[in-house]
Amino acid sequence: MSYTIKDIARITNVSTATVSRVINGQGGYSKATEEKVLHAIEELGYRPNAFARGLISKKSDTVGLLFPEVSSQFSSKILRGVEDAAHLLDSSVIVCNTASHGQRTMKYLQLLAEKRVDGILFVSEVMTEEYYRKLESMKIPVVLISTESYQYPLPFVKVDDRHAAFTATDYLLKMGHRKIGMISGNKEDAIAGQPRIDGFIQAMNNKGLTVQDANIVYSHGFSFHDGLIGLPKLLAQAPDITAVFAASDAVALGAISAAYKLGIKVPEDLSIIGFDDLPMAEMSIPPLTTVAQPLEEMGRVAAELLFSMMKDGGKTESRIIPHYVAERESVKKIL
Amino acid sequence: MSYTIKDIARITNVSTATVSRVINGQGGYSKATEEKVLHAIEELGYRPNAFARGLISKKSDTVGLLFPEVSSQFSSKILRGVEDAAHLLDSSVIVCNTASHGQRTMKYLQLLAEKRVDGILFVSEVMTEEYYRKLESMKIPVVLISTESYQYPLPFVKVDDRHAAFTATDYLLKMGHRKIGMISGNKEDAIAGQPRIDGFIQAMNNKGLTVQDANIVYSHGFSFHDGLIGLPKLLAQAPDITAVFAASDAVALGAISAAYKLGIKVPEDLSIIGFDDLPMAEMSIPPLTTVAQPLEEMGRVAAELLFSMMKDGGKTESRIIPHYVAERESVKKIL
DNA sequence: TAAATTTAAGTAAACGTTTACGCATCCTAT
DNA sequence: ATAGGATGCGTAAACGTTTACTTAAATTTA
Repeated sequence: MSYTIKDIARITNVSTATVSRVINGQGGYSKATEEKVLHAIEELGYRPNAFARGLISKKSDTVGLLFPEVSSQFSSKILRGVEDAAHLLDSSVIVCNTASHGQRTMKYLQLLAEKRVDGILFVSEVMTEEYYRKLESMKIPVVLISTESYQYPLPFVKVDDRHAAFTATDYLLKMGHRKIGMISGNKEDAIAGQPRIDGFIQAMNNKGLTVQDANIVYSHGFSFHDGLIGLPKLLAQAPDITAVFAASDAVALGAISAAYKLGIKVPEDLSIIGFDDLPMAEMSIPPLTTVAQPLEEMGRVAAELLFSMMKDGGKTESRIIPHYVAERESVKKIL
Repeated sequence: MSYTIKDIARITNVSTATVSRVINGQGGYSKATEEKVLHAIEELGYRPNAFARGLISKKSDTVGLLFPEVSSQFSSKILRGVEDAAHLLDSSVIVCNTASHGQRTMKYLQLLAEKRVDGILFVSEVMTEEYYRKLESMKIPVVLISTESYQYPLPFVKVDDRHAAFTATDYLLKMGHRKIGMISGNKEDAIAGQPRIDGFIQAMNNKGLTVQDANIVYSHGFSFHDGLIGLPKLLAQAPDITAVFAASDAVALGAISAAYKLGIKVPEDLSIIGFDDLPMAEMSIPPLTTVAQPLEEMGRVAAELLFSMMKDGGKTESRIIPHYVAERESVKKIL
């Protein structure tokens, strides 16, 4: 096996207590002893055992990060931010792919509980009572990312979806559009669904425009495919629209592809604005104008919140992260 | 704090040894005792402490996964596969974003060593002597993903880059193209650079065609931007080409965007084939034909290899994962 | 029925740290 | 010269499990 503190103690003729003190820089030893010990550690390549440390300190220097789907651009941006913040504080992150599956999620929570993670970050998932109870029993800080809970008092980090949808729609209005449609994603989604629809309607109303039912199509989710089939449907319902607000970038790209197939030019014939600002937004043709969620920053902020809760033990306030319009070329100004 | 095995023992009037045996299903207790213990565990919501377990078993049920860049579609697909395989074996994965930075990588290895991870997965990075020595001192299995080492005997999981490049080029040839250019990515990259160039040249030669210097442009990396500036450059050098092989999907999408700006239609005027088959490949206009690396599967296979090495202690053989052409619409058949 | 075996448990050491407590030794101030 | 406080360090318990060794009781075997 590898060396232990006892080996170092034996070799340097001091007690394990002293070695421990030197390792942790706690003072209470002479310069000479310090050097002797440090030298031996270097020599043997000794590394403290996190198990033994954790047993005493009750800390793992590890946090758990749960995603419904790890392999999406959305998730990976957040992961990047979390990882970055964690790394700065010498903490590690364990990622879990819940696949939005209750049983699987519970199993992960169980696992994270056994591993005594110091905190948990919960991304884009609805908080069920089962999860919450488990989380509570773990007695560790939790912060929600890109989701929030109305039932349970958990701090969250997200953009204001309704407001951001308002901003997106308002951008279209400012560019002169009046007949605007929306491909809304999943209406049942309490976070990214209804609020974005509300923001859309509010922006329209705000300009004295009413929104017909025909101007919104609801899809199954927020995917490329949803945009692909959503646009033709929208166009059938509301043929005279000049612009569409897509509830996600993936939906927007799907819509652009559909438009292309229909011989509709973006933005000449139809303007499209997305939501998210994923890396793929700038790779499309034309590059997608979209309302940006700073995902990486959200990850970072959430992690920082989590760490501060670990330290102060207490509660934190939630954070609404500012969104903004990433202006590119998929929206045309009209008269 | 939370409950311990001692609490369970006290409550059920048995020894901690018996509780431990019940928890691990090792037998040596009566049905009545088992029920009593299990019931108490359920009642209190007791969960074993992974620190204490690890101290004895010397296992953490955790693996480390190192990426140069976690937030790329490439990485996240691999992560998905790894996570999946790990989950099946009740193991967790700690992700580390090395940013291709030596010092940062070493710090991670240090951290993973202290946490006593059971194995390490190293993605897309060149293995330096420093890393290797550290890895060796940890005495745990390591497998490389999408990279390999000529210097050190580490098992790897990857596609055959040269062969895949051959396949991509050959596909273009089969579609009738003869004047073919390549945007090669970073030539210095020993894995994704020169081998893909070699495969390209080999396929051309195989058909009796020689490759002019002018038919290849070398870029800095494998990014969208590299494709964006690479295509005009290639076209300047070799104006008569009818097809291009891009060394990555990102490069291919960049090239498509550049073509669009130049008023060149894909695939009517110019065919483009990519490399990777990332999710974005099917979202482009036109959908990108590309030679696919099954990244998720690679992650899964690598993790399985790692786990089998943990169990058998021994060496494993490397795996060359089969690639294939994902045929979409960016390549036109010509006469 | 006595011996042998099996079953169901308990005792205590070990894993590798940290830390409360204790004890010399040395210095400083009176 | 001596009380008092630093300074430098050691001893041993504690953290929560697992497991090698025991042991007593129950069961089987001869």
